[in-house]
Amino acid sequence: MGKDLQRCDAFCIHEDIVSTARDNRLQEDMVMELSELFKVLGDGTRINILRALALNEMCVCDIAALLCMSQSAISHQLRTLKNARLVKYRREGKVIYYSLDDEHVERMFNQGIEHIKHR
Amino acid sequence: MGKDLQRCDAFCIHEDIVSTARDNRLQEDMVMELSELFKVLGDGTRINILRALALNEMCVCDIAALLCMSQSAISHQLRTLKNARLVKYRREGKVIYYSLDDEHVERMFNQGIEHIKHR
DNA sequence: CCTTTATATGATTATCTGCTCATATGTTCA
DNA sequence: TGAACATATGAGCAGATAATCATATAAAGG
Repeated sequence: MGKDLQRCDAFCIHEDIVSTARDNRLQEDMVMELSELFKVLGDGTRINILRALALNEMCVCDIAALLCMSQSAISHQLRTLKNARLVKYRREGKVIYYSLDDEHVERMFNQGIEHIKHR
Repeated sequence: MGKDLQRCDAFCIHEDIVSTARDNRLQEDMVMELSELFKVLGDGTRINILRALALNEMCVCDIAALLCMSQSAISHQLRTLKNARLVKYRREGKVIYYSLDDEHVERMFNQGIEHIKHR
């Protein structure tokens, strides 16, 4: 209770299972935020960026050079990562250095790699 | 060495940083698989399904009833989850029961939730 | 067999995403 | 100030994605 998750009249076989599942659903906004987070991680370019930043802070043009991509493309992706609070930055003159903003990213990567190897 | 990651002639500022980042890049197919995995997790419907299956195995129409969605939509999503080896199934007569196929999913969820709360 | 029930699948469509291109912003230095 | 440089941003487009709808498969029971 407390969560105002709507019921619906669809047919189901196991009332009890559905009922306990309903009582244990994540709050909708948490589901939203989780899916947003994983969506951000679900892109090869952003994975490469995060992996690189896990080693060293880097400026935009270095990342572009590393990944053989345009400055603009990298900048757009960094904004996405910044909005998801996965990276932070500091300015030093003309150059802006990006780095990881979170200790959980690497753990999620490792879990992901474990999952892949497990198959 | 060993990895045939192409170089490119783009300008960069810090040769050494780029060089070490290049030496430590994930293999391309690992990046692909990782991004595929996170992409699958990056959808609210699939998150809800996985969360529900973390409690009990469930049949398709129960999941549809729980999430107030069409049987077809759930079935499509379950195929996606199955292809990513995140769920498995067993048949019992006409009914097909789905369950989690992996112990890493819940850990990734927890890391994700930690990240969100951390902000 | 034929019907019913549970699930899967293919085609379609509206929305979202990630890049490119052009341009804007902001900093340094002459 | 103005040129050069590093980065950010907006518009636009091609490809991906998640739902719907109609239909197919597959098991159970009469």
